[in-house]
Amino acid sequence: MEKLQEERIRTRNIRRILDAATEVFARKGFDGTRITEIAEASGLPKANVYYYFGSKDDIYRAAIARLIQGWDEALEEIALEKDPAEAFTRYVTAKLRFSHQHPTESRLFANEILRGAEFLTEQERKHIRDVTSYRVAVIEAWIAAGKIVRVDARHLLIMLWAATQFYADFQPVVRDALGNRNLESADFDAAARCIADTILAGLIPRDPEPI
Amino acid sequence: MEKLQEERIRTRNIRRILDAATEVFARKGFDGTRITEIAEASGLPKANVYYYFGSKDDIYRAAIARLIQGWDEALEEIALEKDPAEAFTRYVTAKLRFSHQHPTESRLFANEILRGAEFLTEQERKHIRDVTSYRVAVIEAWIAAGKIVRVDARHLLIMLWAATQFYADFQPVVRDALGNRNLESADFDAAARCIADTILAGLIPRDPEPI
DNA sequence: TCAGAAATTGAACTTTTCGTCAACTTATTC
DNA sequence: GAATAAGTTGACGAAAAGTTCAATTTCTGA
Repeated sequence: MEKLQEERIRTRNIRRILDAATEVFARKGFDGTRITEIAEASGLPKANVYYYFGSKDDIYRAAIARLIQGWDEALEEIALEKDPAEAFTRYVTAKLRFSHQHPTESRLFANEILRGAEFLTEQERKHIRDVTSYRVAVIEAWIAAGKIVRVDARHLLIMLWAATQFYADFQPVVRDALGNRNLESADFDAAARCIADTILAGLIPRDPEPI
Repeated sequence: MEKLQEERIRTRNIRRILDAATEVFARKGFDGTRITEIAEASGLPKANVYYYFGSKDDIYRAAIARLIQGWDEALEEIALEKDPAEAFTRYVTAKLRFSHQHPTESRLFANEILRGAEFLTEQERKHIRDVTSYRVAVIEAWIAAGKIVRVDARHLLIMLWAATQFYADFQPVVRDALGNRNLESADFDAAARCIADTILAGLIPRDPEPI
Protein backbone atom coordinates (compact mmCIF):
# COMPACT_ATOMS: atom_id res chain seq x y z
CA MET A 1 0.00 0.00 0.00
CA GLU A 2 2.07 2.86 -1.25
CA LYS A 3 1.69 6.30 -2.65
CA LEU A 4 0.57 5.08 -6.03
CA GLN A 5 -3.10 5.38 -5.26
CA GLU A 6 -2.32 8.49 -3.25
CA GLU A 7 -3.72 6.91 -0.09
CA ARG A 8 -7.17 6.63 -1.54
CA ILE A 9 -8.73 4.71 1.34
CA ARG A 10 -7.27 6.89 4.06
CA THR A 11 -8.19 10.10 2.29
CA ARG A 12 -11.72 8.95 1.60
CA ASN A 13 -12.36 7.74 5.12
CA ILE A 14 -10.96 10.87 6.72
CA ARG A 15 -13.20 12.94 4.50
CA ARG A 16 -16.21 10.81 5.43
CA ILE A 17 -15.47 11.17 9.11
CA LEU A 18 -14.96 14.92 8.92
CA ASP A 19 -18.10 15.39 6.85
CA ALA A 20 -20.13 13.49 9.41
CA ALA A 21 -18.38 15.20 12.31
CA THR A 22 -18.99 18.65 10.88
CA GLU A 23 -22.69 17.95 10.63
CA VAL A 24 -23.04 16.59 14.16
CA PHE A 25 -20.75 19.17 15.77
CA ALA A 26 -22.69 21.94 14.00
CA ARG A 27 -25.96 20.70 15.43
CA LYS A 28 -24.93 19.61 18.91
CA GLY A 29 -21.69 21.38 19.69
CA PHE A 30 -18.47 19.81 20.89
CA ASP A 31 -19.64 18.54 24.26
CA GLY A 32 -22.97 17.35 22.92
CA THR A 33 -21.48 15.25 20.12
CA ARG A 34 -21.09 11.51 20.64
CA ILE A 35 -18.39 9.62 18.80
CA THR A 36 -20.95 6.92 18.17
CA GLU A 37 -23.10 9.43 16.30
CA ILE A 38 -20.19 10.51 14.13
CA ALA A 39 -19.43 6.86 13.46
CA GLU A 40 -23.01 6.09 12.45
CA ALA A 41 -23.29 9.18 10.28
CA SER A 42 -20.07 8.32 8.49
CA GLY A 43 -21.04 4.68 8.03
CA LEU A 44 -17.93 3.43 9.83
CA PRO A 45 -17.66 1.48 13.07
CA LYS A 46 -16.58 3.50 16.06
CA ALA A 47 -13.27 1.70 16.39
CA ASN A 48 -12.49 2.61 12.81
CA VAL A 49 -13.01 6.27 13.59
CA TYR A 50 -10.43 5.87 16.35
CA TYR A 51 -8.08 4.28 13.89
CA TYR A 52 -7.89 7.61 12.04
CA PHE A 53 -8.29 10.04 14.93
CA GLY A 54 -6.88 9.71 18.40
CA SER A 55 -9.65 11.50 20.23
CA LYS A 56 -12.76 13.65 19.95
CA ASP A 57 -10.56 16.70 20.34
CA ASP A 58 -8.57 15.68 17.30
CA ILE A 59 -11.67 15.26 15.16
CA TYR A 60 -13.04 18.62 16.27
CA ARG A 61 -9.78 20.44 15.63
CA ALA A 62 -9.48 18.87 12.19
CA ALA A 63 -13.05 19.84 11.32
CA ILE A 64 -12.47 23.44 12.39
CA ALA A 65 -9.20 23.63 10.47
CA ARG A 66 -10.81 22.26 7.32
CA LEU A 67 -13.67 24.74 7.69
CA ILE A 68 -11.34 27.74 7.97
CA GLN A 69 -9.30 26.52 5.03
CA GLY A 70 -12.45 26.14 2.94
CA TRP A 71 -13.61 29.63 3.79
CA ASP A 72 -10.31 31.08 2.83
CA GLU A 73 -10.19 29.39 -0.52
CA ALA A 74 -13.77 30.31 -1.31
CA LEU A 75 -13.61 33.91 -0.21
CA GLU A 76 -10.07 34.99 -0.89
CA GLU A 77 -10.98 36.15 -4.34
CA ILE A 78 -13.52 38.53 -2.91
CA ALA A 79 -11.33 41.50 -2.37
CA LEU A 80 -12.89 44.77 -1.38
CA GLU A 81 -11.16 46.58 -4.16
CA LYS A 82 -12.38 48.15 -7.36
CA ASP A 83 -15.19 50.56 -6.94
CA PRO A 84 -17.26 50.34 -3.76
CA ALA A 85 -20.59 49.57 -5.38
CA GLU A 86 -19.34 46.57 -7.29
CA ALA A 87 -17.17 45.39 -4.41
CA PHE A 88 -19.95 45.39 -1.81
CA THR A 89 -22.43 43.77 -4.15
CA ARG A 90 -20.03 41.01 -5.13
CA TYR A 91 -19.01 40.44 -1.53
CA VAL A 92 -22.56 40.13 -0.23
CA THR A 93 -23.63 37.95 -3.12
CA ALA A 94 -20.67 35.61 -2.76
CA LYS A 95 -21.03 35.28 1.00
CA LEU A 96 -24.73 34.52 0.74
CA ARG A 97 -24.13 31.99 -1.98
CA PHE A 98 -21.57 30.33 0.26
CA SER A 99 -24.02 30.37 3.17
CA HIS A 100 -26.56 28.73 0.92
CA GLN A 101 -24.22 26.02 -0.29
CA HIS A 102 -22.39 25.35 2.99
CA PRO A 103 -24.76 26.05 5.85
CA THR A 104 -23.34 23.25 7.93
CA GLU A 105 -19.82 24.65 7.99
CA SER A 106 -21.21 28.04 8.87
CA ARG A 107 -23.14 26.60 11.80
CA LEU A 108 -20.10 24.74 13.03
CA PHE A 109 -18.24 28.02 13.13
CA ALA A 110 -21.14 29.67 14.95
CA ASN A 111 -21.13 26.90 17.52
CA GLU A 112 -17.42 27.27 18.10
CA ILE A 113 -17.86 31.00 18.71
CA LEU A 114 -20.74 30.39 21.12
CA ARG A 115 -18.45 28.04 23.01
CA GLY A 116 -16.09 30.96 23.45
CA ALA A 117 -13.83 30.20 20.48
CA GLU A 118 -11.57 28.12 22.69
CA PHE A 119 -10.48 25.83 19.91
CA LEU A 120 -9.63 28.53 17.39
CA THR A 121 -5.86 28.71 17.22
CA GLU A 122 -4.08 31.99 17.72
CA GLN A 123 -3.08 31.72 14.09
CA GLU A 124 -6.69 31.45 13.00
CA ARG A 125 -7.77 34.39 15.13
CA LYS A 126 -4.89 36.46 13.86
CA HIS A 127 -6.01 35.63 10.36
CA ILE A 128 -9.48 37.00 11.14
CA ARG A 129 -7.93 40.17 12.53
CA ASP A 130 -5.66 40.58 9.53
CA VAL A 131 -8.43 40.13 7.01
CA THR A 132 -10.54 42.63 8.91
CA SER A 133 -7.75 45.16 9.19
CA TYR A 134 -6.98 44.97 5.52
CA ARG A 135 -10.58 45.61 4.57
CA VAL A 136 -10.91 48.40 7.10
CA ALA A 137 -8.00 50.07 5.36
CA VAL A 138 -9.68 49.70 1.97
CA ILE A 139 -12.93 51.17 3.24
CA GLU A 140 -11.17 54.04 4.93
CA ALA A 141 -9.34 54.75 1.69
CA TRP A 142 -12.69 54.94 -0.08
CA ILE A 143 -13.91 57.37 2.57
CA ALA A 144 -10.79 59.48 2.20
CA ALA A 145 -11.30 59.53 -1.56
CA GLY A 146 -14.90 60.63 -1.12
CA LYS A 147 -16.21 57.52 -2.82
CA ILE A 148 -18.44 56.66 0.13
CA VAL A 149 -19.71 58.66 3.08
CA ARG A 150 -17.92 58.75 6.40
CA VAL A 151 -18.72 55.59 8.35
CA ASP A 152 -17.15 53.35 10.99
CA ALA A 153 -15.46 50.79 8.77
CA ARG A 154 -15.21 48.07 11.41
CA HIS A 155 -18.85 48.19 12.34
CA LEU A 156 -19.78 48.30 8.69
CA LEU A 157 -17.84 45.09 8.08
CA ILE A 158 -19.47 43.48 11.09
CA MET A 159 -22.87 44.47 9.75
CA LEU A 160 -22.11 42.82 6.40
CA TRP A 161 -20.78 39.71 8.08
CA ALA A 162 -23.77 39.48 10.39
CA ALA A 163 -26.36 39.95 7.69
CA THR A 164 -24.91 37.25 5.49
CA GLN A 165 -24.12 34.75 8.23
CA PHE A 166 -27.62 34.95 9.64
CA TYR A 167 -29.10 33.23 6.60
CA ALA A 168 -26.94 30.16 7.17
CA ASP A 169 -27.04 29.92 10.94
CA PHE A 170 -30.61 30.88 11.73
CA GLN A 171 -32.47 29.15 8.94
CA PRO A 172 -35.44 28.14 11.12
CA VAL A 173 -35.94 31.78 12.06
CA VAL A 174 -35.44 33.00 8.52
CA ARG A 175 -37.97 30.46 7.28
CA ASP A 176 -40.52 31.65 9.81
CA ALA A 177 -39.84 35.25 8.94
CA LEU A 178 -40.19 34.65 5.21
CA GLY A 179 -43.34 32.58 5.54
CA ASN A 180 -42.52 29.06 6.66
CA ARG A 181 -41.18 27.58 3.47
CA ASN A 182 -37.82 26.13 2.56
CA LEU A 183 -35.18 28.56 1.42
CA GLU A 184 -34.32 28.53 -2.24
CA SER A 185 -31.79 30.30 -4.38
CA ALA A 186 -34.31 33.01 -5.11
CA ASP A 187 -34.49 33.87 -1.42
CA PHE A 188 -30.73 34.25 -1.23
CA ASP A 189 -30.80 36.42 -4.33
CA ALA A 190 -33.49 38.61 -2.82
CA ALA A 191 -31.50 38.84 0.40
CA ALA A 192 -28.35 39.82 -1.48
CA ARG A 193 -30.22 42.50 -3.38
CA CYS A 194 -31.87 43.91 -0.26
CA ILE A 195 -28.64 44.01 1.74
CA ALA A 196 -26.44 45.35 -1.02
CA ASP A 197 -28.95 47.90 -2.27
CA THR A 198 -29.88 49.24 1.15
CA ILE A 199 -26.36 49.54 2.45
CA LEU A 200 -25.00 50.87 -0.81
CA ALA A 201 -27.72 53.48 -1.07
CA GLY A 202 -26.67 54.64 2.37
CA LEU A 203 -22.98 54.70 1.50
CA ILE A 204 -22.89 56.45 -1.83
CA PRO A 205 -22.58 60.18 -1.28
CA ARG A 206 -25.69 62.13 -2.16
CA ASP A 207 -23.84 65.29 -3.05
CA PRO A 208 -20.54 64.27 -4.45
CA GLU A 209 -17.90 66.76 -3.49
CA PRO A 210 -15.21 66.45 -6.08
CA ILE A 211 -12.00 67.77 -4.67
CA MET B 1 -44.91 26.03 54.82
CA GLU B 2 -47.64 27.98 53.11
CA LYS B 3 -48.09 30.93 50.87
CA LEU B 4 -47.26 33.46 53.57
CA GLN B 5 -43.68 33.89 52.41
CA GLU B 6 -44.79 33.50 48.82
CA GLU B 7 -42.62 30.41 48.45
CA ARG B 8 -39.48 32.40 48.89
CA ILE B 9 -37.12 29.44 49.05
CA ARG B 10 -38.61 27.68 46.06
CA THR B 11 -38.69 30.82 43.95
CA ARG B 12 -35.14 31.75 44.79
CA ASN B 13 -33.74 28.29 44.11
CA ILE B 14 -35.57 27.93 40.82
CA ARG B 15 -34.19 31.28 39.74
CA ARG B 16 -30.69 30.23 40.75
CA ILE B 17 -30.97 27.00 38.82
CA LEU B 18 -32.36 28.69 35.70
CA ASP B 19 -29.69 31.39 35.82
CA ALA B 20 -26.97 28.77 35.99
CA ALA B 21 -28.66 26.58 33.39
CA THR B 22 -29.02 29.47 30.94
CA GLU B 23 -25.33 30.17 31.16
CA VAL B 24 -24.25 26.58 30.66
CA PHE B 25 -26.82 25.80 27.97
CA ALA B 26 -25.78 28.97 26.12
CA ARG B 27 -22.17 27.85 26.08
CA LYS B 28 -22.49 24.12 25.53
CA GLY B 29 -25.93 23.55 24.07
CA PHE B 30 -28.55 21.13 25.32
CA ASP B 31 -26.73 17.88 24.65
CA GLY B 32 -23.42 19.19 25.88
CA THR B 33 -24.72 20.40 29.22
CA ARG B 34 -24.21 18.22 32.30
CA ILE B 35 -26.60 18.50 35.20
CA THR B 36 -23.59 18.44 37.48
CA GLU B 37 -22.30 21.61 35.86
CA ILE B 38 -25.62 23.37 36.34
CA ALA B 39 -25.61 22.24 39.96
CA GLU B 40 -22.11 23.54 40.57
CA ALA B 41 -22.83 26.84 38.84
CA SER B 42 -25.96 27.33 40.89
CA GLY B 43 -24.25 26.40 44.15
CA LEU B 44 -26.69 23.60 44.89
CA PRO B 45 -26.08 19.86 45.12
CA LYS B 46 -27.20 17.88 42.12
CA ALA B 47 -29.91 16.06 44.02
CA ASN B 48 -31.38 19.40 44.98
CA VAL B 49 -31.62 20.40 41.33
CA TYR B 50 -33.60 17.21 40.73
CA TYR B 51 -35.85 18.15 43.61
CA TYR B 52 -37.05 21.14 41.61
CA PHE B 53 -36.85 19.79 38.06
CA GLY B 54 -37.65 16.30 36.90
CA SER B 55 -35.14 16.15 34.07
CA LYS B 56 -32.72 18.07 31.89
CA ASP B 57 -35.54 18.55 29.41
CA ASP B 58 -37.61 20.32 32.04
CA ILE B 59 -34.80 22.68 32.94
CA TYR B 60 -34.12 23.48 29.29
CA ARG B 61 -37.76 24.12 28.47
CA ALA B 62 -38.11 26.37 31.49
CA ALA B 63 -34.99 28.33 30.54
CA ILE B 64 -36.23 28.83 26.98
CA ALA B 65 -39.68 29.89 28.15
CA ARG B 66 -38.20 32.40 30.57
CA LEU B 67 -35.95 33.75 27.84
CA ILE B 68 -38.81 34.30 25.40
CA GLN B 69 -40.90 35.94 28.10
CA GLY B 70 -38.02 38.25 28.96
CA TRP B 71 -37.56 39.25 25.35
CA ASP B 72 -41.18 40.03 24.94
CA GLU B 73 -41.34 42.23 27.98
CA ALA B 74 -38.17 44.04 27.04
CA LEU B 75 -38.94 44.59 23.40
CA GLU B 76 -42.69 44.92 23.19
CA GLU B 77 -42.48 48.64 23.65
CA ILE B 78 -40.34 48.95 20.55
CA ALA B 79 -43.03 49.30 17.98
CA LEU B 80 -42.05 50.16 14.44
CA GLU B 81 -44.51 53.02 14.33
CA LYS B 82 -44.08 56.76 14.25
CA ASP B 83 -41.80 58.03 11.56
CA PRO B 84 -39.34 55.58 10.04
CA ALA B 85 -36.16 57.38 11.04
CA GLU B 86 -37.00 57.50 14.71
CA ALA B 87 -38.48 54.00 14.71
CA PHE B 88 -35.44 52.30 13.16
CA THR B 89 -33.02 54.18 15.34
CA ARG B 90 -34.90 53.36 18.52
CA TYR B 91 -35.27 49.74 17.49
CA VAL B 92 -31.60 49.21 16.73
CA THR B 93 -30.49 51.05 19.84
CA ALA B 94 -32.82 49.09 22.10
CA LYS B 95 -31.90 45.73 20.61
CA LEU B 96 -28.20 46.43 20.93
CA ARG B 97 -28.62 47.60 24.48
CA PHE B 98 -30.44 44.37 25.22
CA SER B 99 -27.70 42.37 23.54
CA HIS B 100 -25.19 44.17 25.69
CA GLN B 101 -27.04 43.56 28.94
CA HIS B 102 -28.25 40.02 28.25
CA PRO B 103 -25.73 38.31 26.02
CA THR B 104 -26.22 34.96 27.72
CA GLU B 105 -29.93 34.77 26.94
CA SER B 106 -29.20 35.76 23.38
CA ARG B 107 -26.64 32.99 23.01
CA LEU B 108 -29.02 30.45 24.49
CA PHE B 109 -31.51 31.39 21.79
CA ALA B 110 -28.83 31.12 19.12
CA ASN B 111 -27.90 27.67 20.36
CA GLU B 112 -31.51 26.53 20.26
CA ILE B 113 -31.79 27.71 16.65
CA LEU B 114 -28.55 25.96 15.69
CA ARG B 115 -30.03 22.77 17.15
CA GLY B 116 -32.89 23.18 14.72
CA ALA B 117 -35.31 24.97 17.06
CA GLU B 118 -36.76 21.64 18.15
CA PHE B 119 -37.70 22.85 21.60
CA LEU B 120 -39.42 26.04 20.52
CA THR B 121 -43.12 25.47 20.93
CA GLU B 122 -45.49 26.08 18.04
CA GLN B 123 -46.88 28.94 20.06
CA GLU B 124 -43.46 30.53 20.36
CA ARG B 125 -42.75 30.14 16.65
CA LYS B 126 -46.14 31.55 15.77
CA HIS B 127 -45.33 34.50 17.97
CA ILE B 128 -42.17 35.14 15.97
CA ARG B 129 -44.14 34.94 12.73
CA ASP B 130 -46.82 37.28 14.04
CA VAL B 131 -44.36 39.89 15.25
CA THR B 132 -42.60 39.74 11.88
CA SER B 133 -45.79 39.98 9.87
CA TYR B 134 -46.98 42.97 11.83
CA ARG B 135 -43.75 44.83 11.25
CA VAL B 136 -43.69 43.87 7.58
CA ALA B 137 -47.08 45.50 7.29
CA VAL B 138 -45.81 48.67 8.97
CA ILE B 139 -42.80 48.88 6.66
CA GLU B 140 -44.90 48.27 3.58
CA ALA B 141 -47.24 51.02 4.69
CA TRP B 142 -44.25 53.35 4.89
CA ILE B 143 -43.25 52.34 1.38
CA ALA B 144 -46.76 52.91 0.10
CA ALA B 145 -46.77 56.33 1.72
CA GLY B 146 -43.46 57.17 0.09
CA LYS B 147 -41.74 57.61 3.43
CA ILE B 148 -39.04 55.10 2.53
CA VAL B 149 -37.85 53.64 -0.72
CA ARG B 150 -39.19 50.38 -2.09
CA VAL B 151 -37.46 47.49 -0.34
CA ASP B 152 -38.15 43.89 0.64
CA ALA B 153 -39.55 44.39 4.11
CA ARG B 154 -38.89 40.84 5.34
CA HIS B 155 -35.25 40.84 4.33
CA LEU B 156 -34.85 44.31 5.79
CA LEU B 157 -36.13 43.07 9.14
CA ILE B 158 -33.83 40.06 8.98
CA MET B 159 -30.91 42.39 8.28
CA LEU B 160 -31.73 44.47 11.36
CA TRP B 161 -32.16 41.37 13.50
CA ALA B 162 -28.91 39.88 12.24
CA ALA B 163 -26.84 42.99 12.73
CA THR B 164 -27.98 43.46 16.32
CA GLN B 165 -27.88 39.82 17.36
CA PHE B 166 -24.33 39.40 16.09
CA TYR B 167 -22.93 41.64 18.81
CA ALA B 168 -24.33 39.39 21.52
CA ASP B 169 -23.68 35.99 20.00
CA PHE B 170 -20.32 36.47 18.31
CA GLN B 171 -18.51 38.55 20.88
CA PRO B 172 -15.13 36.83 20.38
CA VAL B 173 -15.28 37.66 16.68
CA VAL B 174 -16.50 41.19 17.32
CA ARG B 175 -13.66 41.70 19.77
CA ASP B 176 -11.13 40.53 17.23
CA ALA B 177 -12.66 42.70 14.54
CA LEU B 178 -12.66 45.79 16.75
CA GLY B 179 -9.12 45.28 18.00
CA ASN B 180 -9.03 42.62 20.68
CA ARG B 181 -10.44 44.50 23.64
CA ASN B 182 -13.51 43.96 25.76
CA LEU B 183 -16.72 45.46 24.50
CA GLU B 184 -18.03 48.48 26.32
CA SER B 185 -21.12 50.59 26.09
CA ALA B 186 -19.34 52.94 23.72
CA ASP B 187 -18.87 50.08 21.24
CA PHE B 188 -22.56 49.29 21.29
CA ASP B 189 -23.37 52.96 20.82
CA ALA B 190 -21.02 53.14 17.84
CA ALA B 191 -22.59 50.00 16.41
CA ALA B 192 -26.08 51.40 16.82
CA ARG B 193 -25.07 54.61 15.11
CA CYS B 194 -23.37 52.82 12.23
CA ILE B 195 -26.27 50.43 11.62
CA ALA B 196 -29.04 52.96 12.00
CA ASP B 197 -27.31 55.69 10.01
CA THR B 198 -26.24 53.47 7.14
CA ILE B 199 -29.55 51.69 6.73
CA LEU B 200 -31.56 54.84 7.23
CA ALA B 201 -29.53 56.75 4.70
CA GLY B 202 -30.34 54.04 2.24
CA LEU B 203 -34.03 54.02 3.05
CA ILE B 204 -34.93 57.68 3.06
CA PRO B 205 -35.95 58.71 -0.46
CA ARG B 206 -33.51 60.97 -2.22
CA ASP B 207 -36.10 62.64 -4.38
CA PRO B 208 -39.29 62.65 -2.42
CA GLU B 209 -42.25 62.29 -4.70
CA PRO B 210 -45.16 63.81 -2.88
CA ILE B 211 -48.35 62.42 -4.28
C1' DT C 1 2.02 -15.52 -4.86
C1' DC C 2 3.86 -13.81 -0.76
C1' DA C 3 5.24 -10.73 3.01
C1' DG C 4 4.41 -6.78 5.27
C1' DA C 5 1.63 -2.65 5.79
C1' DA C 6 -2.90 -0.77 6.20
C1' DA C 7 -7.48 -1.19 7.46
C1' DT C 8 -11.45 -3.29 9.89
C1' DT C 9 -14.13 -4.42 13.85
C1' DG C 10 -16.34 -6.92 17.97
C1' DA C 11 -15.63 -6.78 22.45
C1' DA C 12 -13.95 -5.21 26.36
C1' DC C 13 -12.44 -1.60 29.85
C1' DT C 14 -12.73 2.93 32.23
C1' DT C 15 -14.86 7.01 33.26
C1' DT C 16 -18.65 9.95 33.30
C1' DT C 17 -23.38 11.04 33.77
C1' DC C 18 -28.24 10.55 34.69
C1' DG C 19 -31.53 9.93 37.79
C1' DT C 20 -33.10 7.83 42.40
C1' DC C 21 -33.54 7.19 47.19
C1' DA C 22 -33.68 7.21 51.94
C1' DA C 23 -32.13 9.59 55.81
C1' DC C 24 -31.82 14.02 57.61
C1' DT C 25 -32.65 19.07 58.57
C1' DT C 26 -35.27 23.20 58.37
C1' DA C 27 -39.54 25.75 58.03
C1' DT C 28 -44.49 26.44 58.93
C1' DT C 29 -48.85 25.96 61.00
C1' DC C 30 -51.84 25.26 64.74
C1' DG D 1 -43.77 22.81 70.82
C1' DA D 2 -45.67 19.08 68.29
C1' DA D 3 -47.03 17.61 63.88
C1' DT D 4 -46.51 18.02 59.24
C1' DA D 5 -44.78 19.86 54.99
C1' DA D 6 -40.83 21.52 52.48
C1' DG D 7 -36.17 21.37 51.53
C1' DT D 8 -31.36 19.21 51.66
C1' DT D 9 -27.90 15.94 50.47
C1' DG D 10 -24.43 11.94 50.29
C1' DA D 11 -24.35 7.78 48.29
C1' DC D 12 -25.66 4.50 44.92
C1' DG D 13 -27.09 1.71 40.61
C1' DA D 14 -27.88 1.74 35.79
C1' DA D 15 -26.83 3.40 31.47
C1' DA D 16 -24.03 5.71 28.26
C1' DA D 17 -19.83 7.52 26.44
C1' DG D 18 -14.75 7.73 25.47
C1' DT D 19 -11.06 4.94 24.46
C1' DT D 20 -8.21 0.68 23.85
C1' DC D 21 -7.02 -3.84 22.09
C1' DA D 22 -6.25 -7.97 19.84
C1' DA D 23 -7.74 -10.82 16.24
C1' DT D 24 -8.84 -10.73 11.53
C1' DT D 25 -9.20 -9.20 6.75
C1' DT D 26 -7.83 -6.45 2.85
C1' DC D 27 -4.56 -4.10 0.21
C1' DT D 28 -0.09 -3.21 -2.16
C1' DG D 29 4.38 -3.75 -4.28
C1' DA D 30 7.76 -6.96 -5.69
